[in-house]
Amino acid sequence: MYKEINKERSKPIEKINGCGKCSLIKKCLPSFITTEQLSLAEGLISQKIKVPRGDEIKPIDQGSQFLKIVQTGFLKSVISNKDGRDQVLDFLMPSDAVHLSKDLDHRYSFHIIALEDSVICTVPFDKIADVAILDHDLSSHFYEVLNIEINRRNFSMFSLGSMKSEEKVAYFLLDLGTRFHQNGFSQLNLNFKMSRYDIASYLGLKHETVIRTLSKFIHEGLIELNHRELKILNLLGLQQLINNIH
Amino acid sequence: MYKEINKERSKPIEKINGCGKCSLIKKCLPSFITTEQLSLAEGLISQKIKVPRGDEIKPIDQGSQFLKIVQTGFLKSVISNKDGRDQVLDFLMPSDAVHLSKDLDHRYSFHIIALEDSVICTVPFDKIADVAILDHDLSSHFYEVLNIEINRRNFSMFSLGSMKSEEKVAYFLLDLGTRFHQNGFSQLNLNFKMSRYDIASYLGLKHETVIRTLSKFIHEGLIELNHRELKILNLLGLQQLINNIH
DNA sequence: CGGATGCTTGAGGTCTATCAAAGCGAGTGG
DNA sequence: CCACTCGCTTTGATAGACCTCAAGCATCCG
Repeated sequence: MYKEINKERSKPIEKINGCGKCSLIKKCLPSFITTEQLSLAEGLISQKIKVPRGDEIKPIDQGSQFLKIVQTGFLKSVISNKDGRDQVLDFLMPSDAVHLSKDLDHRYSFHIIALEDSVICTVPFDKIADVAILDHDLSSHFYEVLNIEINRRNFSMFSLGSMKSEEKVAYFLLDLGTRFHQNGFSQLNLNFKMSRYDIASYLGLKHETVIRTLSKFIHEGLIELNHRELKILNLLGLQQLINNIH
Repeated sequence: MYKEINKERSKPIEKINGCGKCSLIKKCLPSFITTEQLSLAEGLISQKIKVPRGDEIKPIDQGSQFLKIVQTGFLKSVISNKDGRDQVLDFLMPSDAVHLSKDLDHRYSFHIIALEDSVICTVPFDKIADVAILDHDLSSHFYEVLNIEINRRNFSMFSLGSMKSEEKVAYFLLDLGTRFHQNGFSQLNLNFKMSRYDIASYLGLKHETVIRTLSKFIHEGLIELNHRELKILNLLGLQQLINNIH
């Protein structure tokens, strides 16, 4: 069972802003957006929720249906069942959609936990529909955000279901690097926010296996690692691990 | 690599219908729908695509963004990469959304293949937006359809990542039974449309392991099985396999 | 009817989990 | 500020689950 999270801490809510002022706009809204559309987006009232490290996002506003997007920070989404097993489903970075399940089986529960101080942007579906009245492109973009979520899961399932441990770890490093890169960070110098346990769960392995595989990569000169700072030394080598085996 | 699919066969397109006439309406549209909303749904122009057994759904209409829902039949969705590995992501039954990935990595490809003659209902997102102008409930329902897709994948990832082979197979049988039941079929008498290979891929196992596990279940009196007809004899027993271990 | 595909079972090997123990680091309280 | 704790990390030894390879049989389809 997941260790106790500090549920007590307050979750201050910032003042309400229009999306047009948000620095994420290039990722969160479509690239082809025009000035007119941008002014529509201004009308998209978004609420920003601060989530301190270790806190969980509560499904408070579940009923009224919000689309939630990570603005800053790093989080993990976890599904757990009553007998104490849990599985990390995803790691969330800025511009990722946050999917809070609504009607889960009562034997399972779903959590989103901040691995560092984070800010979540929430947009009510109602408002999206209002904008959709005036602009179809913008509307289908928000569908697209959900499609990206589905796609990410498809790849995760591919990895979980068909890869061996070495391939999984290599895939994880490369994927994380790509996503960091998309957020303006280095693709090769990765700063882990998550524990080895989290990585193992995400990949469907045990943490010892993850550690042993990383150690193997170090000995083979593929990576450098100390604490939670990882440096990819041989990008091609890692890619070949995934693609060239069998 | 997935065996050759008959890509040549024609995919006749039926005459255009409004959703209000569709027998799936109770599943596909929200349960709280009113007569007024129903008449809006009538205006939702849907195109029905016939997909013969063995055929693949082509991403022909990708660009213009369609929401696709299975009306009748049974299909599988598969992701495969260039070195010949593939992974069954999901099995699709009536009322399930069909997610055709748009921008996949060029090293991967994505297929939806009919395991029996099927009919797919396609609704352009544009039209959904039009209806959304008039009714917010209906609009958020279509978001909800995508959310259900995400949820299904969350559970699959839980199974792929944290279960042992026996649990996976039990989970698969129970889940399939539940979904059959939701479509008006028996929860206990399952008629497999997919091969043992498909099941194995879906669960991240080898087909021999699936067969051995099923054989074990037979010897333990949990199920009866011949060919692709499976009968669940001890529902509780299967449920306990998943929940009570450890 | 014959070939191809799918299903089943066995034997043996490999990979990953399990169990155990020690080192390290961040955070806490004295 | 230091000692202490607790959780995270790492490595080793062992066990067991699942895969791999192989062979025979059943079934489907042209």
